[in-house]
Amino acid sequence: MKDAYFPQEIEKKWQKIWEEKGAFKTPDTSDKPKYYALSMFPYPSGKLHMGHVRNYTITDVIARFKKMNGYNVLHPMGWDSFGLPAENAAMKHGANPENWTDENIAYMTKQLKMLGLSYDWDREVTTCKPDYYKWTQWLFLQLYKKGLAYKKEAAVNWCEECGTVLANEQVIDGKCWRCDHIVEKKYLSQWFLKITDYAEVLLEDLDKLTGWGDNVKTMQANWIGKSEGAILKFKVVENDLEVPVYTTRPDTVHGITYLVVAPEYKDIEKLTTSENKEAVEAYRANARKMTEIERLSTDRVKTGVPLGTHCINPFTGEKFPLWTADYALVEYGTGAVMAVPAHDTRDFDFAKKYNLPVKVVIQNPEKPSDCKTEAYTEPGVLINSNEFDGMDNEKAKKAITQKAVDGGFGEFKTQYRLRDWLVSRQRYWGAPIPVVYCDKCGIQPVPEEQLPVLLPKDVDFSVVGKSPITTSKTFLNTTCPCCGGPAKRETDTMDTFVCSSWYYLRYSDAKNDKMPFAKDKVNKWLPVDQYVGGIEHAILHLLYSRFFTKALRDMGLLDFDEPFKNLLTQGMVLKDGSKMSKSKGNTVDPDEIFENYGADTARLFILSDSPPARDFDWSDAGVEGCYKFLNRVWRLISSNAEYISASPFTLHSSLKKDNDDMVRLVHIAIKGITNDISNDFQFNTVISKYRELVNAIYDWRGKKSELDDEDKAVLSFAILTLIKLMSPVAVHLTEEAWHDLGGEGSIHDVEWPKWDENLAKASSITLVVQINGKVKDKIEADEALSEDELKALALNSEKVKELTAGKTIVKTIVVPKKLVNIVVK
RNA sequence: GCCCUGGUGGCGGAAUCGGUAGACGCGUCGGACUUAAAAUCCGGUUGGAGUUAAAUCCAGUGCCAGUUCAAGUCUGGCCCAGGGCACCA
Repeated sequence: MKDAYFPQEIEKKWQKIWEEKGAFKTPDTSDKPKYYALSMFPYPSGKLHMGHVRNYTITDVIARFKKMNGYNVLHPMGWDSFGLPAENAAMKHGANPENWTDENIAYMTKQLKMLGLSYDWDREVTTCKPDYYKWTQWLFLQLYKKGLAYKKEAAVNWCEECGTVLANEQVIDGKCWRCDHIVEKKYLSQWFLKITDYAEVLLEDLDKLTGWGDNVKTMQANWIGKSEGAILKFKVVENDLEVPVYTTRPDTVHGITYLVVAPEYKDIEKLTTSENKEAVEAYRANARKMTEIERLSTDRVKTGVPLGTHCINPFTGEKFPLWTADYALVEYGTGAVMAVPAHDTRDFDFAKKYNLPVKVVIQNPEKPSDCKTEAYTEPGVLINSNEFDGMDNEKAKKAITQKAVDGGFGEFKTQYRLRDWLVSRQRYWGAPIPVVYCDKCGIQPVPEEQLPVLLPKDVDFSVVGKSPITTSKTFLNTTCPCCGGPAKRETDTMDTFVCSSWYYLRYSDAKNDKMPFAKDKVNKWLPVDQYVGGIEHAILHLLYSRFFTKALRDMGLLDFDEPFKNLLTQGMVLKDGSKMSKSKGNTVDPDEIFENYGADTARLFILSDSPPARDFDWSDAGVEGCYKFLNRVWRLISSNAEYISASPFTLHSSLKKDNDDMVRLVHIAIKGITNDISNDFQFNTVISKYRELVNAIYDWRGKKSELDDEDKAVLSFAILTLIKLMSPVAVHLTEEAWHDLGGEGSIHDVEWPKWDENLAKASSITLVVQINGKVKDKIEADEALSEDELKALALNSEKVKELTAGKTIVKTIVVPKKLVNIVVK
């Protein structure tokens, strides 16, 4: 074994051998239980960044640990390779998105291999390849047949910078998720997936996801935004129309003093009197001009104009005016709101501004409020509400809605904030939506046997203001599958999030050319046992994937209802306190780390300083420290190589004291490391335990000038166990050491070490002696001592005698094997 | 405004059930080796008091109360930071 550690040499050597041997191929059939470890697949942007390194290292260590513990592990990788950056790069460099993407994939694949990741590359999926997107299209057609994909004209989010529409989930604070450009509303005919059909079950099943963090689950729950209330209908005085409103506060219905409809409300013109027409039109025109951000700003002063018409409150017979105001949103509920200024802060502000009456109908009997200065929104008891007076307001919600139901002017209603998922994009680099338009037959799905609908190659990427795909001369015109007449192809492509909503299923059967995946295989491997990725997908990808899984289950394509059993959302990689980014210039190139220190150092460091879920601050000194540690490990092994035997050996039951202590430390390390990995993947403490064990072996070894047979056996046991324990992290170093010491096969095929519970503790205990709860003494004691003996031992301590002299011992608490607390007065 | 997560030395962070607060590392200070440096090895490093040196004592896990023999850990009430949602009726 070489004296010095040359990571670059070792790493290249073993990567080549593993690849040639197919070391990480996963058989579909095995006696072992399955384990599916998955990282969120990357967008092939060009080069790996440290966030990727962190993500993939975490999953790789999990996969290797599970494999050593007897599982048949599926650990695949692929590419989320459709999307706008490829198209932008093509426009900028005159290249073509496909070549740009292929080159990036090739480079990043090389980097992933340099990191020593244990992927089964035979299962690689690339979403922009026809053998994959054929099935994305096929799944779209199945959704279409089920009525879950539909086209409709709607107010949609438009990003001028990206030249395409966006899903609600892709609008962050009124801006485009990708380019930060302000998002506008446009009326366009677009394709949607009916995720709202699954709103309730997507919400309910969050409870099943015990392996997910509460942060992600609440984010999803908030996004789905369930609320329970009622639809109440109000007759218009001036004509025979009715205005329905959605409310969660039917208990306040007797306090209505006006009613608001959104400026875009469908019947608004019919609800406007001729005298008010001009003012209303002006108000609506102004609302149209405002951006979403302006309109949704909560600190803006509320404005509105009266329509001139009135409604009747069926509960009181009172007549109240109709207004339009932009604080009512057309897309939520019915687009109309009953206003109760006394019990809603927004209505209150509005009523104060326009001098509308405030009528109190809920009161806290202990502290009645007259609602002169602010709305009372707390629970209470009804007043001024006829037969409901004195009723608790929660009870009244039901009772009043029931009265509306009985009277035919209302109903119970559950409302969700979640909207249908807009999936069409006016871009080239995506999976074409497989439909054609025929003048005679209308929208026609492309027959399944004609899939895939291939992306055309004859396109001009330099066009502005329209999708490059529309410049193709070969793509647009086709024949109608129904009548055989001339027809036009859909030129929109699918949101990349459609492609990524099912890729984890494809890994189970990546080469299937008859189906997206075989049912038995997908049922065998799924759900994913451990999914690892960034928190930024808490809503987008994770919600869409859950929806896809449920929809596919309802189509009978698979038999489980949640795709990801356990989810680990890893923190960001920071440098100097902020997220690594090109614009800030605080990035670290993984290639440089591989070159200067090797992949094992990179892997060790990225796991070492913070628990996986927390943000990780990159420091050059930290990398250096990890590199030094691996050198220290290497020296420990190489300088003792001549005494180490990889052949099986037995440790006698009665060892010399120092050898017994050493063996115990090894067992303690096995137990601690195993538990730390099993319990939430606390790799940072795993690594501190590697260091403790290495330090302990050095100490033990440093006290011996010559080694007898027993010493050699203990040394072999300690070193070989260390190598096994470190093998999931320092994958190359441990393989080289294992090989040099004469170990059989690959270190990555050996069994994970087991500990003996009797040995995984020190030979004696340290008895902590407290007086009134404060530590006063520590005594080495035999573990076998009884409670009484421990008590006697503590009371005999010189310190205790001194400190209790002249005082009364009130009582003594003994915690077996640990502690004695003496309470004195 | 509502929801989630977190708050421990100079820094990253440890601390199964309530039972030795600060593991391990970074940084730093001192020492060994060396002509010198690097590398390596050894030791100190929460604050304060104390001592020639020690021993030793006191305080201490965001703040204020509480439960307990015992609280970083449990309960109640706050404060701060990060993230999510938000004129959603």
